[in-house]
Amino acid sequence: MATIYDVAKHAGVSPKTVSRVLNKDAPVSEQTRKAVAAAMQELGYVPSHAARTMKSNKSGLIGLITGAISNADEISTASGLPDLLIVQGAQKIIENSNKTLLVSNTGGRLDRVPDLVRTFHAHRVEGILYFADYHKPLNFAFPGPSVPKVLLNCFDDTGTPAVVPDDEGGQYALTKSVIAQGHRRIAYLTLAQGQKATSLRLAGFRRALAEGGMEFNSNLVKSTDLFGTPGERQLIWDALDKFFAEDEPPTAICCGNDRLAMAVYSIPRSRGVAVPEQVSVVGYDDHRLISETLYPALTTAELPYSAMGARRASFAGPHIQRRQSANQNHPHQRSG
Amino acid sequence: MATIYDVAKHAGVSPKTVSRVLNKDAPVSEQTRKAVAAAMQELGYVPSHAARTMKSNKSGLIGLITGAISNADEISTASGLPDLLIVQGAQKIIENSNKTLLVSNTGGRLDRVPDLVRTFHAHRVEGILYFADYHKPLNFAFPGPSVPKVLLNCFDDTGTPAVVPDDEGGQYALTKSVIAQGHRRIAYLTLAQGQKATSLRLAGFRRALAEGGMEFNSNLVKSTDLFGTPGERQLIWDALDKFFAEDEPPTAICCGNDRLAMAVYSIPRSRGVAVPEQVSVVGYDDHRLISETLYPALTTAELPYSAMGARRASFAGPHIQRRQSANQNHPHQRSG
DNA sequence: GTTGGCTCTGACACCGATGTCATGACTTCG
DNA sequence: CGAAGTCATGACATCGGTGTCAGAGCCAAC
Repeated sequence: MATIYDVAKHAGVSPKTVSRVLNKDAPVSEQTRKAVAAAMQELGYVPSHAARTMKSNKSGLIGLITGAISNADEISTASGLPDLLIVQGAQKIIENSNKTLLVSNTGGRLDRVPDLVRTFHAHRVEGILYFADYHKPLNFAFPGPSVPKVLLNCFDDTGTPAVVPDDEGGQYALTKSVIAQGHRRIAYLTLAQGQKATSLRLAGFRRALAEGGMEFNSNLVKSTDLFGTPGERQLIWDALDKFFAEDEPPTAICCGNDRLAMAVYSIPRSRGVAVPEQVSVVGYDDHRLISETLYPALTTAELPYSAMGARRASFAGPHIQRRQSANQNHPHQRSG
Repeated sequence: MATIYDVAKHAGVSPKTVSRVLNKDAPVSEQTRKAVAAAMQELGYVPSHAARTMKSNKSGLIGLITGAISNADEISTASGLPDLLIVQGAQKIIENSNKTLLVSNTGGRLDRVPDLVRTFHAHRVEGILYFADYHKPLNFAFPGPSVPKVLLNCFDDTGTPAVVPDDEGGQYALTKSVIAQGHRRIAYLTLAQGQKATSLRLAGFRRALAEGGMEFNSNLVKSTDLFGTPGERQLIWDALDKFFAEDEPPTAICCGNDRLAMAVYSIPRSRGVAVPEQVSVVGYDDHRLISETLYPALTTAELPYSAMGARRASFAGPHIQRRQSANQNHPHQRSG
């Protein structure tokens, strides 16, 4: 790799003058500038970021840690978070501020975090983004010197800036839209108990019901999320059997996530219930919801690089998105 | 940030001795070592990678460029590649060799690549991974000094190491399995014409048919992939109408990707054809296929950091994976 | 006794940029 | 004409590590 000295010698000037041409931070005669530019071109010179970092103590790097990229040794994470959107969202911010993204993942092992953080500090990152695999409180502190941090999909109790999805609001809006379509008996298969998102979404569900003047029926709510493990299917079948055994069976089934919706989708028919004619299956599009709640928020989060350039002009709020797989048509009251 | 000089002063030794403790590259008395370790601990010292890079000209960074992470200004890329798996796969390799991953994306604009590469070179990356958004030939050269490169999902004609999915083999195996389930009339909705993957997969399709002693019927093959744009749905309807108008209509419909399969899924019923009783819909799981063809290959690709540690012991080959959404049950010949 | 070898340590230069300060050439103005 | 100011440039130190070399202290062997 050519250095600034090579360029200087080639152009017949001092290294400092080359530096001035590079940074345009002092007057350089047009003639000299051209000679230097030509030399840089010819030698394929690219300034060393490492050397700059040493002088300025600014690395131009932002670290992203996520446990969501890969879980343990599993390659496929069908149920995983939309990591794509994470990297993508982070990327969007980063590139506008002329930073580069450094990526590490915990591989699902939280105990690796300190090491990853240390590596980041070795690279003198200017900020750290930490993305949790699901919405939850954070119960550990980051080691090492203090750099600006932003928590994504999680939060702590020390006031670290955090961006979290609006689970309550999302489920509220989703449920409202189901009600608006005429449904009056709505069942809900929640996420696993103990998760932050579960209680928040349930709260949103109840708020929407209450606002619609409908009574909350705990018989129509069941937690069936076993993260795709074998027992889950049976749990869902049992739950649906109970639902349909009600005097007034549900005309819509809300699901905690799209995977559950997929799993549910084919079951009613085997019970003699047509989807979507007799019952609608409603998913919860984590991808879209998270991306749309997180992404614009991210761009306005108080990150240290304020020369952030253009901000998104508008924030449309969490969309209610129904996927083809989790179709939801006009309801028909069951006749039998 | 504490420096090696701070640590040295704090421990009452020379910076060089601290360096020796860090790198264990020369004998240090136990007493000194302890004193230095204590000082490092107390000051929260993390060695500067930048300074090391300057001396050694080794940055410990690998650059990953992908156009797949985000396309243009669109956030959501429903039809996008499994970027997650890309970053994940790259990550897996990288972390075993003690490197850190630097990520950039073209945002769908190839003309940005030179700039991204320049940035990577500024960081003195030791290797570059380039992931194309779909399987295709590469028609540009990377600027700047020569570092080891690996092309992913694309290839060039200059012998650059490249890892590409086995489209022909994947479709072949998939089609074989469809045939094994008893299907004799198989339609195929291909990907967009002009794409490398389209012709390769079609070739695999034909090979499987030929091997099964079945005739290739061009009336049962149609390209309907418009990347999810509005006209696509109509195209699919028209194609299916033609298929079902055949004397012997198909009992299975293979689709170029899962998005097409999803789009197709609900249509036959509106034509009075039951899915999956009368016709099966078969997707093509890009995610799994790409991850499983690419990932192990990646780990054995001739990357420069040979101290790569454990290799995957076995490579199961591309699995045929049927998703719940693209169900495929036992075929029944249509009676009408 | 002194020579040689071994262990442990430090002084110094260097990697490739940039900040500080100095300097020479030229212009401007009293 | 000489003092002061501007412009263009270079010498040198510095950032935080590591490679090279030198040297001090200690022990064993001739």
